[in-house]
Parts: sequence; C-alpha cells; structure tokens
Amino acid sequence: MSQHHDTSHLRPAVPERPSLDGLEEKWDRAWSAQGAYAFEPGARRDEVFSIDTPPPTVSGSLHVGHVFSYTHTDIIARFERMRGKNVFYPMGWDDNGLPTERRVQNYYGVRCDPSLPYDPDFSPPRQGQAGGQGAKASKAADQVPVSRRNFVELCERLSSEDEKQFEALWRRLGLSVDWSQTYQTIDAHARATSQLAFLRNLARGEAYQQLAPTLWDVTFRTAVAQAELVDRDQPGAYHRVAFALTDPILPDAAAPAPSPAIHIETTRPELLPACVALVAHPDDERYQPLFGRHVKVPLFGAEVPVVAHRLATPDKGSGIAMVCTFGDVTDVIWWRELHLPTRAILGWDGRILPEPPMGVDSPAGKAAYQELAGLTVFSARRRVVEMLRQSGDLEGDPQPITHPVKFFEKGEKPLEIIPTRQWYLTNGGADEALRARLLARGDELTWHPDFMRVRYQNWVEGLNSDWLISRQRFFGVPFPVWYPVDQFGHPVHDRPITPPEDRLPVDPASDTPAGYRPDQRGQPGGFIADPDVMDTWATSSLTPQIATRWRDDPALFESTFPMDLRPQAQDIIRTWLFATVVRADLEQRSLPFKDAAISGFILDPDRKKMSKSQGNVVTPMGLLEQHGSDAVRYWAASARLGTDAAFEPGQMKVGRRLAIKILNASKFSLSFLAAGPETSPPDRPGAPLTLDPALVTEPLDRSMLANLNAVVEAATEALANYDHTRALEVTETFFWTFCDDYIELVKARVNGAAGAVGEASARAALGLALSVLLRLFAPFQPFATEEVWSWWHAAGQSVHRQPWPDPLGLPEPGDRAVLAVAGGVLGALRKAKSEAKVSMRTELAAATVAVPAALAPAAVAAKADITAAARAHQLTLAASDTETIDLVSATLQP
RNA sequence: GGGCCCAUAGCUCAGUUGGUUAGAGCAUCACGUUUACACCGUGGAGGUCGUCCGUUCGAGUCGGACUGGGCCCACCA
Repeated sequence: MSQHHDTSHLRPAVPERPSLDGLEEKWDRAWSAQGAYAFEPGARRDEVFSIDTPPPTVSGSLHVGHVFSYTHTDIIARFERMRGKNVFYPMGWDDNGLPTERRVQNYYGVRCDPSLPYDPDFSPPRQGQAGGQGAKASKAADQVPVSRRNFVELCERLSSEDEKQFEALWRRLGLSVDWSQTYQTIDAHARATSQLAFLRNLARGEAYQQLAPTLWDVTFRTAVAQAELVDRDQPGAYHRVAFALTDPILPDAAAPAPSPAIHIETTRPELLPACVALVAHPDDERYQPLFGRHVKVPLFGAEVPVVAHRLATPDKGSGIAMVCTFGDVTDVIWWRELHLPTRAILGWDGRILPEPPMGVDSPAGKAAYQELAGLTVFSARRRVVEMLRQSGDLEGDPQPITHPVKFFEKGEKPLEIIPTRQWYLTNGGADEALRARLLARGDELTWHPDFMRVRYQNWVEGLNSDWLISRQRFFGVPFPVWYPVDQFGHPVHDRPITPPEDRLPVDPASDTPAGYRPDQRGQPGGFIADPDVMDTWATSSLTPQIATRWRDDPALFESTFPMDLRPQAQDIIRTWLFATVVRADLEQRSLPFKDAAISGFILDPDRKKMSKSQGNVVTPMGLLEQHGSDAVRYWAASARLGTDAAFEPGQMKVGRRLAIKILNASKFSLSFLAAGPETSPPDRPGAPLTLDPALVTEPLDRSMLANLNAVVEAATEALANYDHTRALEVTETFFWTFCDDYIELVKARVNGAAGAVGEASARAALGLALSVLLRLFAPFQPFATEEVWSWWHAAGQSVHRQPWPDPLGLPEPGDRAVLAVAGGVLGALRKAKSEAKVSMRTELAAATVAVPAALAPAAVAAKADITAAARAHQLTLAASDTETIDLVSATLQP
C-alpha cells in the first residue's frame, strides 16, 4: 500500500463557505479530462474487475429504479478501483427490439421492408413527432417503406440522441463508467457477434429449425418464446357441446349404457372445426367404454376418436375434453403424444383460414365452415355459438368464468398456437443433460442475495421446450442464413447457406451468398434469404461477449472474460440472466460472470411498484437537481440488494445532510492541519505534510483511530461481499460520533490548550481520520469527497484513484473504550445542561459523573479533554458498580 | 397447486453465531444561535418485535402452525 498521506498539501485551500452546488458538473468535467475511470488495456485477468452493465433501453425513459440499481453497481466499481483493480466498466445501449422498432416507425414515419434496396440518400418523411414513444402507431399506409439498412441507420440516429441524454444523467449521478467503452445492441459489432455466436451454435447442432406449433402473437404477427409469456385473467365461458357417437353401441349387460351423446365443455367453441379428438383420463370409468370409438364433430362433421391420456382431469368440466390444433399448450402435448392429425384453421393474422382443413369434408361441414372463414376468433366464436344453438348441439347457456390465458408480455390479444417453421436454440428445455449442466451453472454462480438463485432454478426446472429465437419482424439482427431455391422455386430449408465468419455482419436480404449472383435471388436454382430476425434476448444474452470483444479483440477478451459482476433486476433472471448463462455455457463452456447482484424494485409511497404509466413519476434528472447526486446516491445505497425499496425523499435529505457535514467537518479539521509547523518537514515549508501515526500519543486520539480501524475492517469486508448498506452504515455511524463527540472533545487541545505534544497528537489524528473517512465515503458520496480531497491534494490526485484504506499502523493499539466512555460522560454533562435549559456553552462550576468501574480508567485517560469540552471547572469521575454512565451532580456557574 | 421473500417505534429500516434494559434516522416535543456546520447543535418522549405453539436456564433471533403483504413458477379443456 502506498503512503497516501504523504501527498497532502501543507496549506489546504479551504473555501470560506463550502457548498454542494455545482459539484456534479465540476467534477464530471475534471474526471473526464483526467480519464479518471479509463480502463487500461493489457492487464492480466486477475488485475481486472469487469462489469457486465445492463444496457438500458434507449427508446424508453430512465426512471428512479435505474438510478437506484446503477448506483449499487457504481459503489462496487469505485470500491474495486480503489482496491487497486483495473475496472472494466462499459456502458451498452439497448436499441434492438420491438420498443425501438415502434419508436422509429412513429418518430420518422417509416416502416422496414427488407426486400427493398438500400438508399444511401434516404431522408425520412418526418421526424421529431411530439411525444414519440407515447403516440399511437401511425397507420401502416402513412409509413414510407425503407430497407432494413436504412431502418437500422434511422434507429442508430434516434438512439444516439437518446444516448446523449442517458449519458448526461449517468454522468450527473456520478457513475464511474469508462465512456470510451460503449456499444449498442444493434450496432455492427453487436450484430456480427450475435451472428457469429449463432453460426457456431448452428455448426455444433445447438441451433436448429423446426416446423412445429408455435406460440403466436396475432397483433405483432410473430412467434413468442416461453420466457416472454405472461398469464392474464380473462373472462370466458364454458360452452357445453354435444358430440354424437358414429358407431352403434353393442349391447353389453355388464357395462352401463352410455348416454347417446357425449358432452364436453369448452371455452373455445370456434375451434370445433379444428377438433381432432376427445380425450379423457384412462382411469375414468365414465369414458372407458368409449375409448377407441369415434364421435362426429357437431356442425363440421369430422369424425374424431375418443382417446385416453393421463393429463385429462376427470373433475374438470365434464371430465372429457376436445383436442384442437391448437387451442392451448395441452392440446400440443396431446397432439404430439397421441399422434393426432393437424387441422389448423387459424392464420398468422388470427383470422379463420379461408379453406376448411382436411377432415371437414361433408357439404354441410364445408358450408358451416364458410360461415366462419375470414372471421376473427372473437367473431367466429359468436357465430359458432349461434349455429350450435340452432342445431341444438349446445346444451344450456354458456357459463361465464374467469380463467388465466397466455399473452405475449407486450401484446394485447391472447396468444394463438400456429404451426410455423422456426429457429430454436438448445437451452435444456428438451435435453436433460444440458438442463443438469445449466442447473449446475446456477449453483456455481454467486448470487447476491443468495435466495435469488431459487428463481433461476425454478425457471430451468420448469422449461418445457428449447429456446425459440426467431421472430417474424423486420428490425433486429437477421439470421445470417440463405437457402438454395430448387428447380420448382421452393427453398431447401435443410441445406442452409452460411457466410464465412469474417464477412459478418451480413444482411441476407440484401447481401448475396458466395457462389451466387444478386439476380439469382428468389429464382429457381438460385437462393433466398431467411426472412426472420433474432429474438432480442439472443443478442443481449451475449453482452459479456460483446462488451469484452470476444469476436475481434482476443487480448481484451482474455483480460476481462468471464466477467466479475452482472448487476441486474430480479424480473429478468429467467430471460437475460438465464440466456446469458446458456450462451456462455455453449460457446465458452464457462459462466459468463462470477457474481450476480440482483436489485429490487422501487416502490412508491403506496407500496406499489413504481411504473411509468402512473404519470406522476419523478424524473431522475429532476431528482438529482433537487437533492444533489450524493444525496440520491445515499438513498440508493441505504437499500440492500434484492430488497424492494421505498421511494423516500426523506432519505435523500439525510444524504444531503451527510454530504454537507463531510464538507464542514473537513473544513474544520483542515484548518488545524494548516496551522502547525511540526506537521510539515522543517526544511520544506509549504511542502506536503506528513501525517505520522507516531505523533498520535493522546489516549483519546489513539482510541478514535482504533475505532476507525475497526470501521475500515468492517466496511472492507462488507463491500467485498456486495453489502454496501452495511459498509455505509458503519462508516456513517462512526462519522457522526467523530463529529459530535471526538471533534468536540479535541477542540480545545487542538487549539493548543494542552501543550504542543497534545496539540500535535490531535492534529495528526484529525488528519489521518479525515484521510481515511474521505476514502471510505468516496464510493458513496463521490462528489463531496472529491471536493474535500481537492482542498488538500495536488490537482489530478483524485480520491477515487487513491488506495482503499488499510487499518492505520499505530505504534501501539489504542483502547477503543476511551472514545465511547468519553462521549458518554460528555453526554451526561450535556444532558444536565439541556435539562437546566441552558446553553451548551454554559460553564460548570463542578460536576460528578459515575462511570462503571471497568471503564473508569478509560474515562480518566480522557478526563482533560472531557473537562474542556464540557467547560467544567472541576470534574469528578466516580467509579460505580452500575453498568451505565450517570450524572451524579452538576453545579452551573452562576 | 409448488416455491421464495417480508412482517420490529407514527414512517423508512438495522438487529451478524440465541445472552443484561431491542437500536438508528425521519417525523414529533423541549431547549440552545456554540468561531466547522441553522443546509445547525443538545436532550426527551415513543416498541408486550404479526398471532399461537414448541426447543432452551434464556427467543426479535431457532423449529412448527396460522394470519396478512409482495413476488416467482405451473400442462389454466
């Protein structure tokens, strides 16, 4: 550890009236100019601390929750930097995905059409729609179609505007990010990295295509992955529908005669034409005689079997269900496991297909189907109910219920299940060995707090399919894949053409694969592009590889990966965190990061999760301007990881008070450092002073430093374990004791009232304590501490580049009890004055205080300091057998 | 249906392996302008630690049940 206390200036330049105003701008500028937070390349991995910063969504807006959780990360970054680590702290911007796509559409009045050629001179029809993101999507007809490359360029243009505002906020908050290390999730490097990882997955067989029933959002007309599902309670109704047996029942005396019709109860009668079977539980005696027989679907006439399956629940509805292709995910299981035919009737737009499926063959059935063709699900349902009523196949009235229905988390209509060709990536959902390996990764990762690990486990254990990574959108990272077109004009999906890795990123919609000419696109014997883009998580799951430049900077990658820390919110463990673990496991066979720090949410005063939709949300910049950044950081720092925290301006006021106190207490302490000749080398007046622990001889001073040493140890251990609240708490508690008791106790002595030795002791102790305290507070209050540090250190000697304090080396350990007992005695004397309703300045003619016998020697050691601080003429310290410090008597000076 | 977290002063929260009289800040009340700080200081008041049972010489702390709040997961006809 270097001799930090040798760099101080003899004559501190302390302002007359210290103030927090303007410190954010002042020090942000200085840190930028100094490169205070620059990562230094060429380091060994063990010298580096690397952070996988969450890239905020630039098309959204920052809210108080961001300020909260990013502060937690910054505290750790600053701590590790002071501990000597070369901190790799990049910032990414998430400008990939649906929110950005919508924002660009509305803002510029354009829409992406990948089939169009790139127009280098394109200029958007409009820009700067007021309230861009909140505005209703403009009609597709009003939007000018542009090529994907043009669309991406507009996105980058808009994002860069957003990024400026975001960066300004982060700088004001004091995040010690290295602003030369930034990336965007849609930029060329991220696209290339994403495509490269995909090609490697493809080569290893981890990525594959499959034509399969797919959860489908009819509004966005895209496939949706398991991780993007949410259940929402929806009104619905059970419709009791009769199915007639097609074959006559053979007389059997042993079995009870089954009823002539079988009744099922369904919430989705519009799917009757898609019905492929009825299913009941194999043990259900009511239906056992029917297994293997067939029934006729009412109205549509298809003949379907009655089958048995363990997932049918006897006590639900009538105990027998109709299987449709596809009404819900259970239908998919039945369809797959019972080898049932496919009768798809829904199109990508969520409307009933124009032609009836195979099986609906009778004239009556076809006629009935024509009544539905082209209708939405909602209208078709109403029409089918009417028709069932007419035919007499509906028994009674539909019974209204409320039931959970699956939605895309960003969607407004229930998901449908539609057979489509999609790309999948293995994630353990269909492979027990991989699942076990990923569960082991969850165990290997260190979670803060530890109980968050359970969410990961729950998710991995509950996976029921591989990760669907293709999306039928136009904006995003395209799959770097073409297909040969056969002589009949059909794409050959099982022979994908891929580009060489050094050609990435590619846009297959405009780039031509090797060996083909551009004019062969779409022609028999030519090629065609894969039309899809990747799920945004397929790219953001690679943030460690993107930030550390796995693809193109092996030296940087080597010194920063696997990263040390992934900070993130608890609600995206199943998406971002899990997906990142999957990608690193598949590609690097390692964890992507060692530690995960999970932040809680911010709750508004009503204990509800603060959300943007509530309108009355405070803007983060307004908050920082109102309270000051150190104050807001203090509020954030007083909440533990993983715990939801209340939005509490009161805590910010406390933080501001602390910052001001740091300025004032420092000003006071430094005023004595300037005064004494013995603190500077005699041959070099004006040269840096020496704060020598050997000068600290008074018991009270040594006690104070011993207590400070304990604080250093506790704070260091806490921060090393990501427990920033504990570190702040012990530091702050000590600091207030330091101000209220210690400084008051030494005021007289440091002014020379007890001679030169005592004065030098107090002066050195004040200086040493100040140096340590400023460094302990630096991660929490970077602006106030830097301001104070600058008063007595050379320009450019940022406190944030100083070594984290070690316990001070004292010639002899101090007795920690002296400070506490001296404060206790002082408190008893203050109480006497307070109860007499006189000023603290009032002199005491005589006073006696009882002190527990065990503590009496410690009290006596500080007696002169106590006497002076209490302005007592005569002080008696009486050893007592009680365990508290009590005032025995006090006589005020008249 | 399975699981996780939480419940301590009016409010926001600490309370480390069980151990004297359960702490802090805010708010509140009283007093004091004191040569670092009125963006202040000093002191006071305020809690049967959600409920019940158990383990123990001893429980805010450990175990069980329950109540209430928040969240995650689930194949939800």
